[in-house]
Amino acid sequence: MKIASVIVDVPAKQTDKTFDYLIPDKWKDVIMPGMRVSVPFGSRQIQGFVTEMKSSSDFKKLKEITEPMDLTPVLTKELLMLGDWLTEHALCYKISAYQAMLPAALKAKYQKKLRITDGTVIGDLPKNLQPFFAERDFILWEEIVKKGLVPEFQKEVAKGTVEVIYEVKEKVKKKLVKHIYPLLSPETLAIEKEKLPPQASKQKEAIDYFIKNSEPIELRRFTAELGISSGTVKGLINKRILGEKMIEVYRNPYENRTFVKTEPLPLTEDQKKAIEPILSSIGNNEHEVFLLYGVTGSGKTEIYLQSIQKVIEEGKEAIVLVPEISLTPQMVTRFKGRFGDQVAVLHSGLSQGEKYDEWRKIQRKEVKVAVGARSAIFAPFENIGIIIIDEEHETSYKQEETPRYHARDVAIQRAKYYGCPVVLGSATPSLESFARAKKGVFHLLTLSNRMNNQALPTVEIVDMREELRAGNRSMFSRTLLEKLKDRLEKKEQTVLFLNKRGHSSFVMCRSCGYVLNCPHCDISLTYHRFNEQMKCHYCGYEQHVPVFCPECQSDHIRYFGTGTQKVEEELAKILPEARVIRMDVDTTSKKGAHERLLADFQEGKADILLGTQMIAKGLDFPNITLVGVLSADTMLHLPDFRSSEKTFQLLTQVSGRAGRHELEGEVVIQTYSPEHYSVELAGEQDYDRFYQKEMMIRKIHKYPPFYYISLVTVSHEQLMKVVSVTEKISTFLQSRLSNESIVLGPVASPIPRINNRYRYQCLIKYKREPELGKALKAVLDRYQQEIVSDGLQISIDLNPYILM
DNA sequence: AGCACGCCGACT
DNA sequence: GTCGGCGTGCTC
Repeated sequence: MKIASVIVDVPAKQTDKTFDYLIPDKWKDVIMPGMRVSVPFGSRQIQGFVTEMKSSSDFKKLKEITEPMDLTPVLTKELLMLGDWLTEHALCYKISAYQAMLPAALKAKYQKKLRITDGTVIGDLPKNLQPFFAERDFILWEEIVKKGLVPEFQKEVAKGTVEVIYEVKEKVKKKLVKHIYPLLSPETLAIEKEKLPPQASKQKEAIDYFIKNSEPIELRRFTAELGISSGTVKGLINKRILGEKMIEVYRNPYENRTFVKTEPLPLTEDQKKAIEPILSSIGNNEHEVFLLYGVTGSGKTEIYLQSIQKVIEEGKEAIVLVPEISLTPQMVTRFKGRFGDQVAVLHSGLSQGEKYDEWRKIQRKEVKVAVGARSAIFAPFENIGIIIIDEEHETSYKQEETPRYHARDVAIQRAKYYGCPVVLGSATPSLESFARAKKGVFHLLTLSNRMNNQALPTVEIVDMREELRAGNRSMFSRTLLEKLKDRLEKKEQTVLFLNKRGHSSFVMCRSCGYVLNCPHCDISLTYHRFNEQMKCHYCGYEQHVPVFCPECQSDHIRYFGTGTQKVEEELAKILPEARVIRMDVDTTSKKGAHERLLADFQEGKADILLGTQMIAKGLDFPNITLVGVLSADTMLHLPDFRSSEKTFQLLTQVSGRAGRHELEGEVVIQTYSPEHYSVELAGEQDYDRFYQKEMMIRKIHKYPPFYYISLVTVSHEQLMKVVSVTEKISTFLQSRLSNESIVLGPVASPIPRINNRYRYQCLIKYKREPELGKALKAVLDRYQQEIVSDGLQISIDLNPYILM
């Protein structure tokens, strides 16, 4: 076994295979599959992943591995296999799959340098180049590019006086912190202490500490806790009583937080019934996918916690996925509170180094639970006992860049390997999952009551067209305003939710709420400012922006969009006494701002929390008794077949923020489409009827979950090129696929031009198409040359969530 | 992705 | 005649 197969860090078609390398004797017992290695590749030095060990190779003249980059493999055997699976299911390169599974800190950083060759002295170089090596041995390649000296240095390289060096470097270093520790035994320390002069009281205190504790301690913590200076410590180090050394520490993003330990809560009858199958699946090492369908406030989290408890008791590990946006302290607190130091948290708010450290805690099995957003699904545990996906309907579980994977699919794949359950939790499951549960593919568990049997909040839907007719042009309906005033008086809190997505991309009549739809697709037309046209992004239908509403002839045609700032200003006008906290991308961009604002609101420092998507979920404050949705339908008319589903989910989630504790909750939903089933049924909080209705529509229009969809997007600088290539691809796919499948296109992308590149797409709807993967690969092969040399781009998304 | 190798135009 | 443009093809 002196040969290693390596996947090199070059994301390209031609290099998407293993390359064999000899393992030098000195690394013979060190190098293992799953490790990163530094290898020579062509004239460069690059990073690679060892996938396999073998004793012979078909390739004759093998190069040697330069050095390993890890002490232990960063990819387990299972993750290496998962990489293969990911490659197939997301049509990506192996290297991209591996990199997606690891923290960004492990991605290689390359440096190209120039060095004087051994035996050459500075005097041998041309005069103008000499200063570069006067004070150092190396000069960075970029530096000579900047100075335009490349040709001159190339001559030197040819002469052999200077050589090019390629270095593979680590991106993030492990954090080392100075620690001090006793050099002597406690007894000897006591003797040394007596020898000190009486006025050296601080030194004596320091020694006292080490008589009691012999473990190394961080210098900074030591001086702070004992209230002594580093000078005092230095003195003891000079006397050879204490020693100092650098010890690796984890960056701790929750350093200044304490978590109150919580105990398992008694479960309700509902909860007991729901958790029982999960626990038995854990106990029997059975892979099963559970869909935990529980209304907002029904206590899903406690079920997660107690399932994890069981997993830990069995000596196994748990992965919990939560949507990025709800990784609020609330969620972290609940997990840390129950499992303390056994939890690693991975989310985008952490620095690269912090993420790396949390990841390493998992890798070293120092924790038992990984809580995080999408990418935490790749947590390098090796004995997984459960995978939980909270708010499983959230679209953020689908990665929108290569590798375009869905965390739910990865979870199921991993759980199959470990023979463990997957729990998908939601108050508003995705149609895909609910349909699977109904078919019996997933095991449906239902929590139909809120804990302590609190009532769901009462919901009132306000027709904003009526408001307009009544002469109210403000963005607050009379009902909402009245209730807002009422809460202010009662000193209860309100959450105002503004749905900002879908900014002015659709056109609506303010008098009757009519929205222009495509006659062929039942999907709203998108407004194109540059030519004043309304366009359908699915079939290509186009028409001019109407001057009068086709329905009621009114000329109140408006483009839609209202910002949080505008709402805040208006609030200040009509309710000047109200204290408002605004939460949107602007106010939460700073690190920790999100948590700060929420904490302020919780502490009652404001009456109204005004925000976008980010406040829709996870909020669980007892004093919130009113939730207002300013415009329920902004998302409804996006050119997306899931827009009804998303609207329903969002409205239901937001409504669930009200009255979760003793006080009863009320919800006001303002809309221009009160009769739309997703608004109406969200108001009634009737998921089941929504499901029925939406499934019917999906069936008619041949969308998921009745059909699978895949999207091919072609882009190029020249419009003609894009159209003709997309045309050919469409025709080709049509010919390769069964008659049951539908190929739509070529059609311009919803965003028809990005960065001066035209974009066209082709949408494939199919039920069963085992050859689709092959056909799509054939497409990529066919256009390979043009992709490499002509700047053509073809992106393929199997099961896209954003059709743009 | 880089980079080397290789084959045609404008310079000393 | 050479220097250098970037088109092609390879990297264990």
